[in-house]
Amino acid sequence: MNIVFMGTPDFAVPSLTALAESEKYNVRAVYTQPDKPVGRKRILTPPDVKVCAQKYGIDVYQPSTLKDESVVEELKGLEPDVIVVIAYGKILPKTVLDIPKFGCINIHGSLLPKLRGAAPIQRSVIDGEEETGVTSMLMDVGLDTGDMLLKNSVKILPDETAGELFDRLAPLGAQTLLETLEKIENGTIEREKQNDSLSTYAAMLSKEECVIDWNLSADAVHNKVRGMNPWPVAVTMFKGKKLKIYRTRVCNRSGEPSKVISVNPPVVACGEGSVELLEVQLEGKNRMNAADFFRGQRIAVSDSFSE
RNA sequence: CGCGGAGUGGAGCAGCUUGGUAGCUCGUCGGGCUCAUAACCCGAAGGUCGUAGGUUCAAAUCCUGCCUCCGCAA
Repeated sequence: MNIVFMGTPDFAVPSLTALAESEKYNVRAVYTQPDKPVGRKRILTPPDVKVCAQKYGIDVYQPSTLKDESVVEELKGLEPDVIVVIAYGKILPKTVLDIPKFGCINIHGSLLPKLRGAAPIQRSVIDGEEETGVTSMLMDVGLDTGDMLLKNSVKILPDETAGELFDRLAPLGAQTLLETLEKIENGTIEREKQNDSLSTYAAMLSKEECVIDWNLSADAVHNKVRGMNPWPVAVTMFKGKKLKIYRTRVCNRSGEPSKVISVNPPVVACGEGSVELLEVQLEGKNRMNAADFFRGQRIAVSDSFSE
């Protein structure tokens, strides 16, 4: 079975690895985003999927758009039976969707039709969901609106971060992909239309959203902190500087929102309940234990994290 | 040359402006108190102040180069 793989970040790597190591599938090519300058030094960095593809000696294509006729022709020339798309980061035009015999299969990080869009995993955590999963679907021109094929669900743990959930869903995505391809090949796959009225949208995370509103409940604050970890990370203000908050734990003591109600352990009051700070990072400083941060900054009870 | 912060015993910080004895909160080790403790009391160990030069009678502190870490922006 000829496969063309399209994906970009680490989330797609386990799936590509699974295909590359399988005897049954011939990965003709990998499409991924162009290398991008990363970090302060603007070092040109290849996407994780590219690194993985090169390890297996698979040809890598990095077109800036799939709309060019030459790109479409090139794809046709690879004669894919199926195109597998995982977090590629580009819209596939109809001309591309129509190329493979079995269509384009997408692995999405939610239980569709819930959380269509760019950040389903983070949103599931921020929303305080207790369950999520991955869905394979047959892509159409809409945004994650294609017919569903297979689903696998997982429980979201109470203190799990989006990053940790990512790490569990990525292999599950690979497994779901293999199951889906298997069923496509032997003709036992079943399609299920999405119920649009039940759909929700998982918008990309924005900078403004990172700021913690201490008037919200402890649960809401905690969910935001873990949903924003490892990126873009929830923040609050401390003495005019930005303080990133990586990890928290819900406590039931309460007090005036945004104020410190305990120094050891470090606990900040929310609108309802409070959260213990576990790991933080002040602007210009390294990441550290919240207890160390409190000690070094000489933070006292009733100090505030609002400005 | 994008803007900015920071490197001080094991951890987090102060000291630097105005050079002159290495400080604070913890941790560690020993001892004490206690039914007990992450609590309290007493004592101890542990630092060529990122690095290389320079200025000076004298540099953590002033000047210059370099290395490393981090926030913003992309």
